[in-house]
Amino acid sequence: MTPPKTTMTDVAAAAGVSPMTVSNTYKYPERVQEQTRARVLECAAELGYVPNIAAGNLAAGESRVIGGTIPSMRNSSFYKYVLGMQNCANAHGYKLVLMLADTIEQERSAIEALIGLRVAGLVLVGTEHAPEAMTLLKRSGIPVVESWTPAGAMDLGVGFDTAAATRTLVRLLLKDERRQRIALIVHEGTGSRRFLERVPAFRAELAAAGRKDDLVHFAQETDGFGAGRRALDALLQREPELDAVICPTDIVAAGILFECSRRGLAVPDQLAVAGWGDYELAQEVTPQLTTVHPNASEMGAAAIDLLIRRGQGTIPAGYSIDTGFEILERASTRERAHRSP
Amino acid sequence: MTPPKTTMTDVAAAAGVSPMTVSNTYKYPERVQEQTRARVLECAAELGYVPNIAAGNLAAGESRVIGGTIPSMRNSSFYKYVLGMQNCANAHGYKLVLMLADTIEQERSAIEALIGLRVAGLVLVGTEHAPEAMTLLKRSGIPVVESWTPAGAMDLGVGFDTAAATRTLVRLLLKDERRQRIALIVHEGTGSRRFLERVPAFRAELAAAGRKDDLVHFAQETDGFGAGRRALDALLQREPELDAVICPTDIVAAGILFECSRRGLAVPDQLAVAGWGDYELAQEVTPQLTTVHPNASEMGAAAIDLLIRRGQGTIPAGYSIDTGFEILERASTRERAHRSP
DNA sequence: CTGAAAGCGCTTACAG
DNA sequence: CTGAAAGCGCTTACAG
Repeated sequence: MTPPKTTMTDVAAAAGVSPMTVSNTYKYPERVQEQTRARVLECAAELGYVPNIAAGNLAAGESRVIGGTIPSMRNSSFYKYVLGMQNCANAHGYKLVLMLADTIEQERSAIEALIGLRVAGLVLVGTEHAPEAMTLLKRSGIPVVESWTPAGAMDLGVGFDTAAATRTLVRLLLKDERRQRIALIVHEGTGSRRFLERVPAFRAELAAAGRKDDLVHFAQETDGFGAGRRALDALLQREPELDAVICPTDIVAAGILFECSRRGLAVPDQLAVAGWGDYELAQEVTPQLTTVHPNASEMGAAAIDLLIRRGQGTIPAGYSIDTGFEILERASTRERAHRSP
Repeated sequence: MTPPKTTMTDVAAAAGVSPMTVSNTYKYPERVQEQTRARVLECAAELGYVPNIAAGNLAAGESRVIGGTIPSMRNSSFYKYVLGMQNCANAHGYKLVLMLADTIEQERSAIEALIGLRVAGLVLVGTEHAPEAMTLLKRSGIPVVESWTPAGAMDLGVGFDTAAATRTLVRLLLKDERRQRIALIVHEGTGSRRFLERVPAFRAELAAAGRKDDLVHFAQETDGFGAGRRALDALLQREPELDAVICPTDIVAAGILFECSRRGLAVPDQLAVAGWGDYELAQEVTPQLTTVHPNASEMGAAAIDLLIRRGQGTIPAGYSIDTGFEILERASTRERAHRSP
């Protein structure tokens, strides 16, 4: 049943050299004679030999595999981020293995598995983790970078200033004198810490402008169009005069857009809607969504870069990178073209 | 710089037992005395010990890690599938590690890395792979299941009958006498084999009904709203009388819906639009999309299940499972409620 | 119930 | 440029 896994010794025998030479052929090609190398490679190909990375890591005491956790694949929010990670990792000769972590507990389990695999480093999303996971992480000494979070990383960090993005969004809305009652929707509950950071920024900016800052809606749901629908409903009940809303994601914003069209609420005339994340969807809905572009690809690349340099000792713990953001102003929050007569 | 990784020997020393006993504590708890076990676990926790899975696999000659490749995270199409895989894997004491494979070459690289990691099995999407990857796969003897494909798997397979789904969709459209010019959109190019399977089924069903079957559009783009927009454009130029279209994904279908609303084309009155994949988006757009529900979660679970049972020798190579599909008929293809007067 | 011995597939120094 | 020796952290039989 168990198939004959070709080993380095098999290749060595076939090529008439010692295992060492086979090893060198892969790791230090320059150390072995052109001819010998060619013969080894040929035999390896013929036997379908794939070096046992795990065994190699064990012997060498190092690894070229980086582990990452993704909170969810429910939408495309992490698509470019993961691509950025993978491209950067590959460019440096590393492999990226991913584990899904839809809940804090799943993340703990993923972290444990990845540590068990002795990856070279770990990229996590956010700063909210199971306490046992934090302990393990610290004890293991494995470099870890936390992404999508502007501050508070345990080791390395990469992200953008979500508070600043929130403030910019509020100011953008305040430029339009029609926006008197502005709401903020965030998620609440485990795993939503990185959303909650937006709340104080939202309140501060409104307070600074002398506006009421009481319209914060804490959604129980993590994401989804339905969350938008229900949040809008709840907000309108609290405040029928609601005229602007900042959403936790573009999906939620799109859900609100869809619901507005069902209710006959005009966007942006009666209600301005801002999204978050610059999903592909954002420029496809009507009206197109104003949103926060997170430079996700750069963030992913920066995370891997940090990790690798940290592994080389080039970078101290506590280091973090701000990959910035951009506010994309589109029709869903557009000011009136011509002022009222 | 390199942190002190706690090893089994360290734990053994701390607990005053031999490494063997520590090993047994984890793998065969019943073999070690309650008291001893407790002490070992305590010391392990205190030292932040995480067993080196890689070393364990090497020694035991087996692995509890399953590898999977995902063609893309660009949209949510694989969300439930991956969840299904992960849940099933965890339920059986296995871990699932994922690698992104946006292209055939990336998939080859991922497969090589996963084989290098000596995973217990591999789950791939589709039957289209780099030839070198196929060779490696066969040589390695690692069980592999190919998913999202009804047939043609190299080892194990899981999927549903896409040809049958296509035919059902065509028949559904043909029930409505307004649908005279029906089009099919598919992707073309590397990695799109599983889309192309729909073409002959589409043609056959139309031919059987005595209809013209000339409206197949081969999109160069893999996915995305824009692909829908452009495909619609191209199709309308070829056939101004176009009155129904079957899309490769719900995203493409939504793109067409959005474009229709821009052009003032009424759906479903002037154009029926069918999607594929039952994404969350499908029931959020207006009108709601008729689509193919792929039982993705079941498919993912079945894939893992097959793999594990195959590893146990319970299942022969060549075995495959049909996880079925369901056609969800919604407003985007709805027949007229009351026939014309 | 507990442990000393050998080995998984590879790599690191170190000789030739 | 090539190779014999020791060891990475664990597990498998096998004794006690």
